[in-house]
Amino acid sequence: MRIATWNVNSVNARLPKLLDWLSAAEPDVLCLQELKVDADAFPAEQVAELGYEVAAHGNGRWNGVAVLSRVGLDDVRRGLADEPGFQAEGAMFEAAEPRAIGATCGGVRVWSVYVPNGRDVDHPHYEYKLRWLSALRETAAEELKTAGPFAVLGDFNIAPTDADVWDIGQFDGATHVTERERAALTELVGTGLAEVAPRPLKYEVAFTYWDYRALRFPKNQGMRIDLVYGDPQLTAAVSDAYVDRDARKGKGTSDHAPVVVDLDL
DNA sequence: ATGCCCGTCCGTGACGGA
Repeated sequence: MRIATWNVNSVNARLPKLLDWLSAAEPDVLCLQELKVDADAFPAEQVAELGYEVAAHGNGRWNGVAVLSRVGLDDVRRGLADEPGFQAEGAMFEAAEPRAIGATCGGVRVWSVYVPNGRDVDHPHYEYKLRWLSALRETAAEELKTAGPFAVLGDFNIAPTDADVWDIGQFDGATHVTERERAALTELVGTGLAEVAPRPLKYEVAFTYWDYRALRFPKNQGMRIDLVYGDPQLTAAVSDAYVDRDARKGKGTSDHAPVVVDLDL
């Protein structure tokens, strides 16, 4: 079985690239993030022609996650238990955001997640990011009580180590590399998960994101922030894992590349 | 060549992304 995760930065803007990639890579399960579309406006017919069912969780302009599967799609769960929302400046209330969706596909339980960015360590969005990661840990811990295999895949907006950004000197005081964010990843792992380490197809580190600006991709000035965590049953079945950086080449691409995991399942 | 930001919205700039 092949499972994968990809932040597509608008599923409609990326639809031709998405369909091409599905046809070429033939994942059995694909977790998507940053749909930027209402769930009922997801281009389900187009992916259905390639044999995929879809469960989407989205509400318009921002965020949005989905699971695509050609090996069954059951027990869909939209949102985390006690998931926090974000209270924008001047807003009266917290607003829930579509950032997590879980589904069982071909016997594998997957969660597609889009962790809040954090924006700046002094911004309320950073505390929201940490609260959101706590909720993710709680939901993972709850679901791990039942039998695996189990995986959480997505855009974590955290570089696990200093080596996971092109130049740590450029990230002084920035989000994505702070102790508290990394501690949240360690706590997630503490529920009984391990990271599936992807191999780079080129260069030393398997970056998954390169900013559109400043020739970041040709210069390989990237970040490894799209991550896959699995329970022991899943990680024991991993036969290969890599970042498909070719998907970042050329015009009309997402700024993220897919992470692909092959399983003997 | 992998090449100098992109996507969205009652939208013609502002915001978010990281």
